[in-house]
Amino acid sequence: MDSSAATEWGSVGDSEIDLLLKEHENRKNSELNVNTENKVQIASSQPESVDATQQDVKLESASQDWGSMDDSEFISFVNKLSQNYGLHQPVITSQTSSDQERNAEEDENVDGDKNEAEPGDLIINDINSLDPEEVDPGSQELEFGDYEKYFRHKTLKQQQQDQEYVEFTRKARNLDYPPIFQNCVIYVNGKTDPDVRQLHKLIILHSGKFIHMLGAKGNATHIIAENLTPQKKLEFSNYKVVTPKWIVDSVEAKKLQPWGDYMLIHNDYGQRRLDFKIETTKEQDDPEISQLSQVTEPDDNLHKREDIDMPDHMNCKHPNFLPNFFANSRLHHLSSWKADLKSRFLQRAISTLRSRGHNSRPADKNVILHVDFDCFFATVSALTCNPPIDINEVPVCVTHGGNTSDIASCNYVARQYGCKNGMWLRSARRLCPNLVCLDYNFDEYERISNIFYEILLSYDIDSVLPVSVDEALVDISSMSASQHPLEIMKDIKKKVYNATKCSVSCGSGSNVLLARLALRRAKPDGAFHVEEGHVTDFLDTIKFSELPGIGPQICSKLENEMQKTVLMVKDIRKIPKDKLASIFGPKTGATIYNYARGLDDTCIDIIKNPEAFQRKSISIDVNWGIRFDKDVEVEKFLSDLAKELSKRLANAKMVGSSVTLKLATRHPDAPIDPPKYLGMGECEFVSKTSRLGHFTREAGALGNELRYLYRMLNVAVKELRGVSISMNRLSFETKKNVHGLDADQRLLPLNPTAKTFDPIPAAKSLPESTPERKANTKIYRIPENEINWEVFNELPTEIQDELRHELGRRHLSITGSLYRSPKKRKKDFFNDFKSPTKRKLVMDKVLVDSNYVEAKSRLSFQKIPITRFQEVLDKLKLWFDYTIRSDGPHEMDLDLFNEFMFSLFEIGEMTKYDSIVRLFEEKLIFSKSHPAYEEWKRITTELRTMLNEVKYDDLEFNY
DNA sequence: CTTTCGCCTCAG
DNA sequence: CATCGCTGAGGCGAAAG
Repeated sequence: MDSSAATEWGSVGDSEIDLLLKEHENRKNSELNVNTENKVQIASSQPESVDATQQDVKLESASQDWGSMDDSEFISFVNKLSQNYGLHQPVITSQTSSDQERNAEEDENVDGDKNEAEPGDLIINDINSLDPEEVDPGSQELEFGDYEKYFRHKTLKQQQQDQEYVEFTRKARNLDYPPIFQNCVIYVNGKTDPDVRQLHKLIILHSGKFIHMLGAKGNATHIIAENLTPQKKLEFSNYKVVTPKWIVDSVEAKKLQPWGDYMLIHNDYGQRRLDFKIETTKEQDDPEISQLSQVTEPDDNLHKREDIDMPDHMNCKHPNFLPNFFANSRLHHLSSWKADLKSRFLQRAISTLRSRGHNSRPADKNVILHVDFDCFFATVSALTCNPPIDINEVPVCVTHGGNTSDIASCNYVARQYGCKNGMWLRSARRLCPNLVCLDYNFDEYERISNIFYEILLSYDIDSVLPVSVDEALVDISSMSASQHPLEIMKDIKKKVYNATKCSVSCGSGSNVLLARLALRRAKPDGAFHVEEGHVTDFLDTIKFSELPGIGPQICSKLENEMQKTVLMVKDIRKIPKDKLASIFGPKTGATIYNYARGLDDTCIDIIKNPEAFQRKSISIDVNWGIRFDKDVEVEKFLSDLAKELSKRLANAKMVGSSVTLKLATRHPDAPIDPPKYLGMGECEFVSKTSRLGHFTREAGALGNELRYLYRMLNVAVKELRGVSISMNRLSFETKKNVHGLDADQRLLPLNPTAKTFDPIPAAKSLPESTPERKANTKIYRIPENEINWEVFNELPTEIQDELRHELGRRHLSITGSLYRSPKKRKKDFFNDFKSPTKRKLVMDKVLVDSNYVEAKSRLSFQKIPITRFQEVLDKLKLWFDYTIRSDGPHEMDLDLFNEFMFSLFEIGEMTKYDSIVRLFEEKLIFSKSHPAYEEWKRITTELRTMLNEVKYDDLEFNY
């Protein structure tokens, strides 16, 4: 799309007629909200229905709070604010033409996401018979939001304009256009060539139906796109997604071309290893469409075409990236196996505790056993080869296979050449040219592991603590009263080998430390017991770095401190306790001090302290394949992560009340492309945590919060190399803690005619939120804007912070910034933000200067500030319970409640809004027989509808 | 003073 | 071709309250 054509609705047809069409098109432009001039102050490019005077009045009254402004008001307000700070340029201006395409595309995406209407609303079959003013359906029923009405109206108007245009053009050109696209309902997504306006024109002139918004699935018959984000690819996987060429060729041939020749999404990707199929473009059941497809479907053609715009390699933009990544990541498998094992053994411990009471055993003489497979992955993979490989002869390793691919595990033959686990394949091949690479076989590892644990449990042991899929700590104190630990270990080794043909090594001692160290001595394929009297002798042979919990960092720190290159445990023993504590802190210091003496009081008995073995966090880390270009892509990715996190929480039957986002960005000195393929390289890390105020695991709410945190962290998109999210402050799901639902809620005697709700104190400064007002906010959202970062950066940081939040909330573009280097930005931003004194000062200034107060802190409900949200929920619960049993809520109460809900909406407290809606939804399920059921259902449905229309993300129930 | 938050470290 | 650098626990120091 070149910039001169950008201002024209279309330039496909004869040039002399274009002049004739110009007036008509200009009108279209303003209605389609297309900015025809660059460098125009946003505030002055208002769509017709908000006139200038009206807006000025609004601006004055709204200056106390921007939550209720529509976007143009907001932008004007911000610019005015910048003047107050002595800045003479606007903060937000219209964009330059070069940015227009990009923003237009982003806006398109946002539109498609957020503005989906109900199925059936968008497509009106007989355009001529419709008069939008009369047809506006159901408006009297919609007290809330009125989004339906708005969308219907908008769609009707657009269809009508299309019709007008077609008639006008046909008349003007005296031409007939073949009805090529009859029965086609077409949606154009993103940037295309020819651009959306030209395609629009071609489609409607040839009897097609063009839709501006993608409704529920099934509405559109075709989607035109050249580039799709991964998320869009998934969303559109049930549509016929074709390139614009399909339109152009069809028009040229005056005949509908087979869509299969132009399809954009192919399904021959991502199935290399596992069955992660991308859904193929499916046939739809609509009779109209199947009729159409009979003509247009040469199925044999589908697989011949090449991918047009799929990323030619797997990275985070690929629709199947996450499942694929997790399916192939060894570290992911290790972590999830460990979590599963831990919870399984915790459950087991709790139930055995119940069934047989606490078992007493000799506490004086402990024997701990540490069992571990020898090069587990390598051994198992070698055994499952066809024919099996003799790992005692052939050097093997398990790896994905590539120069910079990690070696997950290598056998002892390979280790003799110097190969090590974690080494890159390239280095290992240099050491051992004959190295044989084996594939991962995660299923088999799991199977062997199960056998292993079954064997361990078949012994009369005191407790088992899983360390890993192939490794466990076992308390054999009772058994070793009658049997020497070495005999027990030999027996275990034999049993495991017979069952799996894999060798395990065993180490034992009087505590976990000694057992671990003994195991190291036993490897490979051996058993070693540290006798009571030989602890010090044994320890003297151990290096400091070999102690468990002592990694490279701690080791080198102490080496520097002691001016020695290799530290032995006996060297450590000479260091006084407080010196260690001063170097490493009290805890770590004490641990090291004790370890040097062979002391370790780590308890592996789950029963003794089940709390300690409960999960305290659930997280997802992706630090491979992260390469983004746009914030939108990151936000999509965060949504996907939120869904995955939600799934994992559900799996663990847990909910959480605190989310953390951690981002890794390329270190300024590190190369753009790190040595490892799609790796993260050297990175800087930032993280931010958000308290949710209530327990949840709802994917949409988590997604919102994560996107907010993402904006707060304010990193440069292209520098992102890793994304981690984590849910903390976990609790098991119960009816009570999830949404404040309590089935045994007693009915309290309230007077239904009394005002249930006090006026919200903030109500005066929060201008009224009428449905029209909300609709306006939606309609006149102005996509083309750009932040002038020079000016922006001059604003007080507190204002900057709020602005970022607000811009994000409004889905206004904050990309394309003239960003400063991550390091500098981070420093400025956080230093200012973190300092309490400075923050206070800024806030005072703001209060004086602009009368801006943080809406969040002001909002209360029945005099309960929303910060005490649980109490608000309790209050609402009472209100619901009482009124549903009588005549329903009092009108005045409902007004006040609606106002409160709008306020939540306006300050972006979507999580809380959602919690309230769901509280009602869940209560409704048990209230079918109550008199006011229907009324409450209607109220709840409207609340939910409004939420869905704004659709920050899918807020579907995820349980 | 205690609690919370961000960040680091380790293991497999 | 590449490649799948996860994840939970615990500790420390600074800041928040």
